[in-house]
Amino acid sequence: MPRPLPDSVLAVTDGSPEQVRAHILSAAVQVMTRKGVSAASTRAIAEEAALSGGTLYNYFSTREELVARAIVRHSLEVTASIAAFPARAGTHTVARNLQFFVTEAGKALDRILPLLAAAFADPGLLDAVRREMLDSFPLNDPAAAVEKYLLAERRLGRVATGADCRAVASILVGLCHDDAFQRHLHASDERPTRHKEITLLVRSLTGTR
Amino acid sequence: MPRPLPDSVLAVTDGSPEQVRAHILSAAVQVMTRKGVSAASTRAIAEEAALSGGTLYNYFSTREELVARAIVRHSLEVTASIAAFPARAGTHTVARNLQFFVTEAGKALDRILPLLAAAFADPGLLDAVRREMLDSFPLNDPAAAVEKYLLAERRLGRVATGADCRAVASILVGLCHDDAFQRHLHASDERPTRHKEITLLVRSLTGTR
Amino acid sequence: MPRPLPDSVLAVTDGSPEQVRAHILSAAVQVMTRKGVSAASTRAIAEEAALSGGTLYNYFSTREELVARAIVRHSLEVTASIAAFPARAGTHTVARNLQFFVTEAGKALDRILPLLAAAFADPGLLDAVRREMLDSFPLNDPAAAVEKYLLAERRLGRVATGADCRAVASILVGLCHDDAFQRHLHASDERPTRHKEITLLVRSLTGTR
Amino acid sequence: MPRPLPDSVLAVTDGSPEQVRAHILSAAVQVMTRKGVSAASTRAIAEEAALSGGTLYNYFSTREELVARAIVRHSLEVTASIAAFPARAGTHTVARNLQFFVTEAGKALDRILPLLAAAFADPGLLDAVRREMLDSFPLNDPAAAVEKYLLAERRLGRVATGADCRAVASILVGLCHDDAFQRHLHASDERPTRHKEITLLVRSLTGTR
DNA sequence: GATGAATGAGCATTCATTCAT
DNA sequence: TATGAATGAATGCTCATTCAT
Repeated sequence: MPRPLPDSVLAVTDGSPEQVRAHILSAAVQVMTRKGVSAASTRAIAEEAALSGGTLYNYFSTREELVARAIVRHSLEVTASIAAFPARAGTHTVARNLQFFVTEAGKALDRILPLLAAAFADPGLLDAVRREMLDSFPLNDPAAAVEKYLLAERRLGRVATGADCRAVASILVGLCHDDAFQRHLHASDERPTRHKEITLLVRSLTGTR
Repeated sequence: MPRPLPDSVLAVTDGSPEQVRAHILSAAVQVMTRKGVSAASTRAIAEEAALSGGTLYNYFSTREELVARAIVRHSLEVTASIAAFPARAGTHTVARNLQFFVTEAGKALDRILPLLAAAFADPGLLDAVRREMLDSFPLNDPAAAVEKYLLAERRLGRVATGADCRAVASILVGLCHDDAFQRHLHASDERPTRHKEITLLVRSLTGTR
Repeated sequence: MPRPLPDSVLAVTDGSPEQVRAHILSAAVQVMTRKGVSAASTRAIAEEAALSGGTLYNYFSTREELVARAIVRHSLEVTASIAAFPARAGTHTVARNLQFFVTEAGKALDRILPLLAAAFADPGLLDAVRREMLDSFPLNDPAAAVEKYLLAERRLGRVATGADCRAVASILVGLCHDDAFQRHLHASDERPTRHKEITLLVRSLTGTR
Repeated sequence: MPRPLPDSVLAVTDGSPEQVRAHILSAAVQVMTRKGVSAASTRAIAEEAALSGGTLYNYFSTREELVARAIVRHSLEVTASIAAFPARAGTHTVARNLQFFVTEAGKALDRILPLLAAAFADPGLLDAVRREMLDSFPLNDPAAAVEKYLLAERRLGRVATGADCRAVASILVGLCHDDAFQRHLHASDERPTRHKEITLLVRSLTGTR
C-alpha cells in the first residue's frame, strides 16, 4: 500500500524511472563487487538499494536483465579512463606510456573479470550481457585506444612510419588479458611489469635493433 | 533396487572405481559445456551419467570437488596437444608454426574458457580448482611450450641469437587469451589469423626489418 | 500463484503475522504430538498448516527455532492451569488437593514429556529450547506452585508450623515426573493415585503419626 | 566376496553370532553416548564396530531394532549396580544410605536419560524399546531395590515397623527422576543433595518428629 | 556369510517471481 | 506504484536398506 519511494531512495534520486533504475544498478554493482555475482540475489540487491523486492520488477523484467545491465554498466565505468589514454601521446616516453597502460588496464580488468567470468559461466546471463552490450555501444575498446595513441605518436615522429600500430595495440591488450587471467587463476597479487615485452614492442615501433 | 551399475554405465566402463569416476567427470564436463557450469547441479550430472544422485557421493565428497576435478581434468586433456608443439622446431617456417599455435591454442581455449570462467566467478570453486591443479602438476603451460619451441629454433639458427624467446612466447599466449576472450564475449566464430602480429613477432625474432 | 494465505488458513486466523505464527506453531505441535518430534519435518509442518514450505521461513528463521518455540509454547499452555493451584488452599482437604495436583500435573506432563524428550535427544534443539524458555520466563514452576499452596495452608493452620513445605513440594513434583516417565516408558494408561505417598506426605505436613 | 569377519572383530569376539551381535551393540552404545543417538547412523555404528554396513543386517533386521536393543542393554548395564543397594542395609545410617542412593541413581540416570529421551521422541523407536524391554525382563527396578533395602532395615530394627517402605521408595526414585530432568533441562551440573527431603523421609521411616 | 556400492526418498533451506493490497 | 508475503521448484547432501559378488 505504501506508494512513494522510500526517503532514502528519494535522497539520492529525483524519483524518475531513469534515476531509480540507475540507483538499482548501482546497488547491484555494489553487491556484486563486494560479495560476488552469485551473492547478488534479488533480495540482496533490493536490500542494498533500500527497496522492496517486488519493486525491482517495475524497473527490470527479470533478475537476469538487471544483473546483465549492471555488469555492462560497471564495465563501462571502469574502462572509462582508457578513453583518455591517446592524450598521453607526446608526453613521457613511449615505453613508459605503454607501461602505464598495462598497469592501468590491469587494474581495470581485475575489477571486471569476476563479473564477466560469472557471465561466461551462465549461458543465459551471457546472452543478456551480449544484448546489453549491443545497446550500450560503443564499448570502450582498449585496443582501439592504444592504436589511436600510437598513431598520434607516429604523427609526432616518436614512432617509425612503417610501424604496425594496430598489431602492437593488439599485442599489448593481449598481454593485459593474459596477466589478469594468470593473476586470478593463481590468486596472485603480483603485477608483472612486462618490461621485456614492452621493450620488444618499442623496438618494433621505433625500428631500433 | 540397489546394486549393480546400470547397463548404460557398464557399457562404457569396466565398472572399476577409476573408470566410474572418469565417467562421472565426463558427464560433468558434458553438462558444463552444454548448459554452463551453473547448470551443473548434482542432479544434472547424475542424470547425464545415468546414475542415482547419491552415487556421486561414493566417488566424490562434495559437488565442489567433483566439478573442480572435472574442470582441471578437462583442461589437461584439451591442452595436451600443446606439449607436442616444441617438436615442430625446424619444420615448416617459424611464422607458420606460430600461426599453427595460435589456431590450436585458440581452439583449446574455446573449450576451457567457460569452465575456468565459472571458477573465477565462484570463490569456493576457484579454491578447489587451485588445489586440484597443484595435485595435477605439472600443468601444460602454453607459454613454456612456446618458449621451448623458440629456443629450439634458436639452436637451429632459425631465430636470431639475441631474440627474447620468453617475451615472444608471452606475447603469443596473450594473443590467444585475448582472442578467446573476445570470441566468447561477442559470440563470434571468427578466428582471427593474427597475421600482422605474428609478422611483427617473427621480425623481432629474426632481427629483420 | 503467490499471494494470499490459503482460505483454510484465513478461516482460522485473521491473517496477521502473530496469528499466522501461532497457527504454524499449532501445526507443529499437532505433528509433534501425533507423529513424534522426529517426524516434524518442515514439509510435514507446512502440510499440516496448509502452507507452502517456503512460507515457514517468513515467520521463523530455522526449523530449530520453529520447533523449539512450539515446544515451549505448548509447555506453557499445558501447564498454565498449575498457576491456579495455590488458590485451592483452604478448600477441600490437603490430601485431596495434593491428589488433585498429582492427577492434573500428570495429565500435563503426559502431553509435554515427548516434546521435552525430543529436545533432550538433540543438543541443538535443546539449546534452542533453553533460549526460548529464557524469553518466555517466568516458566510455570510446578514445585513453586505447590510450595505456595502449602505455605498458604500453613497460614490457614491446616499444615503444621514446622512442616518443610519446600521439601514436600519437591517430593510431590518428583512423583509426578516419575509417573509420567513410567507411563511413557511402558505405554501405560494407568494413572497411579499415589495414595500411600500422599498419606505419608500429609502426615509429615500435619505432624500426625 | 570377503568371507571371514575382520581380524579386529575376531580379536574381541569368538565369531559366534551372539558375540558379534554384542560387539555391534557395544559399538552402537559407544556412538550413542559419545555423539548422541541422532548421530548413530548405520554407517557410524558399522565404522565403530569395524564392520561393513551391510553386515549389520545379518544380525539385526532394521536400524531401529539395533538401536532399541543397544539402548535397553546400556540401560541394564548402567543400572546394574542398583541391584547391590539392598546389601547396604545395616551399614552406615539410613539417611546416609538414602543419600548414597540418590547420588548413584542420579549418575546412572544422567547416562540413560539422553538415550531414553531419543526413544521418547520417536514413536517407532519407543515401540521397539518397549518390545525389547519385555524380552529383557526383569529390568532393574530401582524402586524395588530401595524397597528391598528398607524392608531389610525394618527387619534390622532401624526402620519403624509401621513405615511404608514402598511409598518411601517410590518417593526417593521420584526425586532422582526429577533431579535428572531438571539437570538436563537447565544444563546444570549441580547435583542437589536432597538433604531436606531425605530428612523428611527418614523421619517418616523412624517415626520421629 | 561379509562386503560396499547403488539407490532414491527425504532433509532444511534459498530463490526468482507474482500480485492483492 | 511500492510493498512484502506466498509460492514451490530447485539445491547439495545424508541415510537406511538391498543384494550381486
